[in-house]
Amino acid sequence: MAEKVTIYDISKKLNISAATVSRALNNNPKISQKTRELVLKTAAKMNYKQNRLAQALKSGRTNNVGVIVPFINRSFFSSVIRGIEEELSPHGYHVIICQSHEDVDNEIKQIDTLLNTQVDGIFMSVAKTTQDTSHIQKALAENTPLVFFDRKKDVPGLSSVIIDDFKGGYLATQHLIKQGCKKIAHFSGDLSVEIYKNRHQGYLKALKDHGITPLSRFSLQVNSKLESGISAVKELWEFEEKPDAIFSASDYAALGAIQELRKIGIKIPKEVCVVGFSNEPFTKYMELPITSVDQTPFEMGKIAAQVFLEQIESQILTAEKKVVLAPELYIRDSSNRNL
Amino acid sequence: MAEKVTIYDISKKLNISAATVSRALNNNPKISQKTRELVLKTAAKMNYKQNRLAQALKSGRTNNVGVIVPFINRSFFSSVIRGIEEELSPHGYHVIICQSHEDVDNEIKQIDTLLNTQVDGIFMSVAKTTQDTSHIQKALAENTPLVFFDRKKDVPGLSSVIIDDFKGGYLATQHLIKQGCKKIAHFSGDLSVEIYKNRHQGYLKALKDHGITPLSRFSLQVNSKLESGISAVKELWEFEEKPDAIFSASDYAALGAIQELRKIGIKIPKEVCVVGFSNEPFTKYMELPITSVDQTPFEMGKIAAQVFLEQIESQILTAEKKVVLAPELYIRDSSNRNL
DNA sequence: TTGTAGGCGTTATCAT
DNA sequence: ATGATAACGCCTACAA
Repeated sequence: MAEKVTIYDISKKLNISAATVSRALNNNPKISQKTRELVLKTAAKMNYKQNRLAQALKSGRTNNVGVIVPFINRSFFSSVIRGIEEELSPHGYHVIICQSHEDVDNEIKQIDTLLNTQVDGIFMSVAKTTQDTSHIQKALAENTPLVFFDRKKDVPGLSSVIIDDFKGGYLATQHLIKQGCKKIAHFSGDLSVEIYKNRHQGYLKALKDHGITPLSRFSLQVNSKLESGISAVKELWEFEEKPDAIFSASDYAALGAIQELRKIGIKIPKEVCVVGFSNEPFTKYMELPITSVDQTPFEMGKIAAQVFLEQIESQILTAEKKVVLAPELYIRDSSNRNL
Repeated sequence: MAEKVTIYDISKKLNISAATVSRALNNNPKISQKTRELVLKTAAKMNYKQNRLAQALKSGRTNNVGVIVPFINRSFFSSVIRGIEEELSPHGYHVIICQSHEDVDNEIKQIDTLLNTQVDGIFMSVAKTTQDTSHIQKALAENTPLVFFDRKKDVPGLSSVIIDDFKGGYLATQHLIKQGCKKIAHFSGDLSVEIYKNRHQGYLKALKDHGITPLSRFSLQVNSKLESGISAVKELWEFEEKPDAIFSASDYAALGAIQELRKIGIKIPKEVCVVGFSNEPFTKYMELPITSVDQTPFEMGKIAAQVFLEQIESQILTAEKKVVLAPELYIRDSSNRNL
């Protein structure tokens, strides 16, 4: 059982003061080369390790950051977290993960405990239902930098890294138009959520730019579930005029749509093209791989981390920086008629 | 900018000593009911928050635990982490995540920095190449409980939560035999890794128990990649005598196998049955859903956390507990001939 | 029941 | 260049 060795142990052994030891350890210029080397050598020999807790108490900096996501085991979020971890770890930070379970109350608690444990920064993707931002402003009030990713709120002084969802919606729809589709349906998420609204707007704009008048009946609200895509297709196919393409804001709903379409004997992509959103891992593994819009989660995490580091280093914790990443369309068989 | 309020601020305001305040806050019995209530009320009014850092420095307990996994964005690992987080969070713990990138050197560093930041416990799934365990024993030496999950090492005094990989291999193979398969091939992982060795043993035992003599040519070592499954099938199909089933220790290799089999016109499951391992999300989404062995990662995380909590509460940090969970076979179309 | 004092390990300020 | 001392905020013997 290794007894903890402190700077006092070193100072005693060397008959110098603890302050000197501390200086040697911290590259303080006010110390002779000789003493420094001696201290460093004996510290190593005694297997001395700085006590990060004492350091943190003294300095107020813990070298920990917190990440709050709805659920950590969603492919998108875990990839963002990986990006954050890999960018921050070389700088000596540890990443604490928290889940909101898509619930504002949890979000509030998580922010509270994170601030209480004195994290040096917080990264978060807000819950879908979050409206009020007072809990988020607490971070600002305590001078803890907070960076949003993907799902943000507009809070003055806070930075965000998101993708251009409008562009994602535009790209997907434009691609479908290029495949010759003219009657393009859209499965949107909850339109009160910014990202879904933007995807929808992008869809509408692409139609408009190509002289296609959107049919309001063709915009259906679904949740991110396979079943939701199935029932949406059923609903659409009740009418005489059927779509020749579906752009779904969710890969799961897109998959459900594909299953249902095949079930009723419709050829994909010949009769109907389908495009999803998020580039979930499964989309590329299907026998009929699904075209999807990639949100570059890994990049997003890395960049969010960089924004944080810049703020820390520049000391300007309230430097509101808005990064918008370009989404990437992965064209696969479900919408590719040029095979 | 909220100034931090300490127990001294409260003590001054109330004209009592900081010690009394501390006692009131900590439910110390040696204090009058009246004082306690007064303190509690003013603390709340002044918006007092305990400084966890000071507390940690004093007590040596941080209420942080570390989790080391190869990669955090693998479905299996992120689900285990979710289990750990959800079990520990109600007990006031925060979860720090670290990645080893399947590299022992990183593992060593991660353990070092985790111990250095004084985590109260460590959870880990070792890298595939890890042989030497001296870095792991450090945790033991510093009295920090360490719990393995899924990929363990046998270190006296350390606990582990794993699934019964032998049984998983047995179940999968037995299922294939029940489907009428007699020439069952196995795609194994690196057999020097315990979990893969056990799955292989389970496969062999099931064959033996049903009077089938294993063909050594039918055991191929693959890595967990789609391409690996493709080439394994190519290799198998070069011979005159073809298998009528494949049990793959990896879902990805199973998927590759399926793709290749279909390509050469083989009907699944009629001519060849395929079973994978891990129950990756994509397996159930395929047009031909893939039978797979589920490792119950979420449960695994929760139980690992419980093992940790027991050790902490019982003060017996070296209570070597070995939990073995039962794997679950999810039978799907890729191996189900009774449709 | 309450107060005093010391210490957890470090760093920063002020002397020397 | 080095040493003494205080302080970060809390907890806990020990004393009163």
